[in-house]
Amino acid sequence: MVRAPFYDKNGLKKGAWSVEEDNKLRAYIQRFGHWNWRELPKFAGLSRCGKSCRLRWMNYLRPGVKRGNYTKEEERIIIKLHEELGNKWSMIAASLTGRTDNDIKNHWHAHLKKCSKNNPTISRIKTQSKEAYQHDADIARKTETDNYVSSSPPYQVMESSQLPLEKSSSEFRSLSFDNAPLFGINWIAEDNLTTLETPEQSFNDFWTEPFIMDNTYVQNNNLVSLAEGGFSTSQPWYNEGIDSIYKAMQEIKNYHGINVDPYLLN
DNA sequence: AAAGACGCCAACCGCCGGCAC
DNA sequence: TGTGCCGGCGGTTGGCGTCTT
Repeated sequence: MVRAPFYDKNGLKKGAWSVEEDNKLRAYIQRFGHWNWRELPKFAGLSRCGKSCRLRWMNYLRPGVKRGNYTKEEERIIIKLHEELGNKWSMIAASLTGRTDNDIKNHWHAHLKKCSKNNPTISRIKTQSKEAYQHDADIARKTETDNYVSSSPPYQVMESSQLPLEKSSSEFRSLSFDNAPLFGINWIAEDNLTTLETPEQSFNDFWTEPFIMDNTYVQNNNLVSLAEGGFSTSQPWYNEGIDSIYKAMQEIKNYHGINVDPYLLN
């Protein structure tokens, strides 16, 4: 289904992502946010380019991402918006909660494109879409003042269970590298980055348990390293921005009274 | 049962716009 | 104003799974 993993001439890994890589990326972004995609893989302990990390996060690991199982309503919206916008997949995705541009693009080429030419059902959907659009717009206007979600585009397909995720996502996005490791960040319980719970469980815990400092993150009274192997001063990227990490760890130590792994601070 | 064709989708690639300097 | 960096976008590809012959 996906490209076999391989390393390019720069030593960067390409192709399919392993579970271990997913866990490293997820764990890092959950803690520190994506402050700089280009630098992120170095600090997360990944041999990937920043673009690859960003794509993996946005299309697969990001909280609230839905994949497959398109509803008729979603397909109707995609068809309608494609009529209006063309191949503006990101704009179409913005109107469908939890759907990514890549996923919508794939779904269009795999299912809707050909169906829109031949399938009478889709044709019927098309003819209905004008009425439905008007109906949706009316509903959107009606509920616009009720809650923040209704400020989304009129095509929004709502799932109540996702609302907190969406809100949290925007909040989460605002985290910066400078403040994230310090105060008010969620610290997910993790005994081992490579043996995380399922993404769903992980994200549910993450987003529904705000502002919890979980001490299981601290093992043997020491902070575990970010990724397996942790930071090493021998690594060539160590000095690039490591001051920020050093300061952050010092803050953690001072504020929480945690002994930070000397391996990290030496 | 085997082989070729096709479908599907995760991931890559190149380009573009915004921004800082 | 020019240049470089970065994030984001859309087109394309690789390859596994399924279908067809």
